[in-house]
Amino acid sequence: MISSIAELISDRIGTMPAGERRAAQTLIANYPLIGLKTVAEFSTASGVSSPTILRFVARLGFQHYPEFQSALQDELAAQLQSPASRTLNPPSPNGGAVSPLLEATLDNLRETFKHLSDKQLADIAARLADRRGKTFLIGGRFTDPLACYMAAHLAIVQPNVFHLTGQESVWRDRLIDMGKRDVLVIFDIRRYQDSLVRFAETAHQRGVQIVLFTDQWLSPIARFARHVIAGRTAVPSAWDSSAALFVVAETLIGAVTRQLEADSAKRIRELESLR
Amino acid sequence: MISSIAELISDRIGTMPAGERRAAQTLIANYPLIGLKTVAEFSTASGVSSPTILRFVARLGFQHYPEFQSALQDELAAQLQSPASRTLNPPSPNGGAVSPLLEATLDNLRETFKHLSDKQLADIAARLADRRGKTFLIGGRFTDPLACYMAAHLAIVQPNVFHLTGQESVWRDRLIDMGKRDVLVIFDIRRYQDSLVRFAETAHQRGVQIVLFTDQWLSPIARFARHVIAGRTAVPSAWDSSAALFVVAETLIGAVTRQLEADSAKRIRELESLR
DNA sequence: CAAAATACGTAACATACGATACAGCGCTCG
DNA sequence: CGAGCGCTGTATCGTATGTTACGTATTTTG
Repeated sequence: MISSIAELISDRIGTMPAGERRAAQTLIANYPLIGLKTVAEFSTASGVSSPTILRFVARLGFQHYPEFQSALQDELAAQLQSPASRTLNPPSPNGGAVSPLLEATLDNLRETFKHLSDKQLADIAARLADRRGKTFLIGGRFTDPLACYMAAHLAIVQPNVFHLTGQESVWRDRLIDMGKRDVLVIFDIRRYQDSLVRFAETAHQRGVQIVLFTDQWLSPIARFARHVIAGRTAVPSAWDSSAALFVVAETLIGAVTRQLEADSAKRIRELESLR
Repeated sequence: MISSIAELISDRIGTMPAGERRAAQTLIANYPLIGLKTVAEFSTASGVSSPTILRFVARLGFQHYPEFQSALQDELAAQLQSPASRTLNPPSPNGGAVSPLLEATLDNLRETFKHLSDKQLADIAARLADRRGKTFLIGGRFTDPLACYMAAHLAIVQPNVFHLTGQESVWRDRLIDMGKRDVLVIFDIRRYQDSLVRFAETAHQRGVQIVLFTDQWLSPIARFARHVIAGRTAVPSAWDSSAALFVVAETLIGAVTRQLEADSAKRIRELESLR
């Protein structure tokens, strides 16, 4: 049963030629407002010609463009009349195969943040924003991209941010640059990597402050860490999910940026002018 | 301060003549959809003539009727973009500073998946699981870690997965290895990178199938993409959030793994023994 | 109560919008 | 490699839509 136009589109998008598919994609991306504008606006937004738009709506089964618009409006009207139906629809209305994973991820996010106090996040953010020391980031096999993501953002708002990458021997040698005022952010989830544990231990001995992102079973690095963020990772999939850790990372990035606002604004302007 | 047109109306409805007041009342009653229809429909619904409708919108301060409609659409767009404000949910029950970002992220996830059909995901997963061709992944400044994350997983369950990294000239030269049977996964959100667009264009010309992860405003690469995944990125932070795209990526990773289950299990055992 | 001013609708007009015919192009298949 | 098909954009056309002028009705004021 197809109830909404959005479903109708995603149902037939596979059978569409390239141009109409582009129209479909822009409509889905800006659903449904682009469809309420004129054919000309819709077409330029999609980067196709107006006849293609008309062929697109014809393929959806509408006789005229206005008829298509009316359908969209009716749908919108139904949505606006009962806002409750929108909020309370998590019981997977589409019942598809992806929903379980989405539901699990949403739960993971909520659970993760429930066990995470504002104060803890504020403390970590303050530590990361402290510009007297350097910040190093590193991750494991699957989590190093998270370290990379975080480093990319932090490096913009403050100096002395380093993502440790490449060969183990290379980043291990960087230990020599680390001291008491420095922060080491480590991402490590199962199966925990020995190399990272050893690295963390040595860093700890040198007085480096360690911020650990790990799963709920806690990497052995937690022994040495000053701050531990335990994210839920269980999802109905062959792999663990790092989504919760990802969102915590984004939260911290936001907090650090806000904290450095005054300085970072100036810094960002400087960076812009360097382009 | 008057922010919405509805407020503007209730502000001035007292100074309006009878006919225009009827127009105002029917608009409020069916807000805002009546205003998006034609003047004729609006007028018959209100029981007045079309010039009265036009005088009504003129009194609200709009030069033309289309201008009035655009304003309504913009308002609707703002509402639909941030479901948090629309739903009457208690503004962060625990009142923490992190909650807004978490709430926004949860909304983004839900919205993103709402516009994503199971079929579309299944199509993409099938394409990625097709082992007759190679799979290349690349991302922009902030999204390359996502490409990296996805590549790390996909490379385990199947051969011929390559994360394009390093210098632009290096990965651009890899175009020579790409053909019709290959898939190129690109992550690109604002501000879209020219280099990626050019890369996508040439790849497209060579017949490479492009799977694009982008934001709701669609990277120009959408022109060349076979499949487009539009994720919500808006959060109350200085940065855009890639969390929605991250979860979609995890979903696809899971789907591909399930699809290749039989083969990948053997492959994973082999990998284990190589350690 | 009368006269003027305001409000409203009918009807004619112009514009801009959707629809269509046609030609060029790329792609597929023999 | 060539012929055929299908997709796409340009240019044109008809029409629905917003707009305006004007006359009538209604209310307001002296």
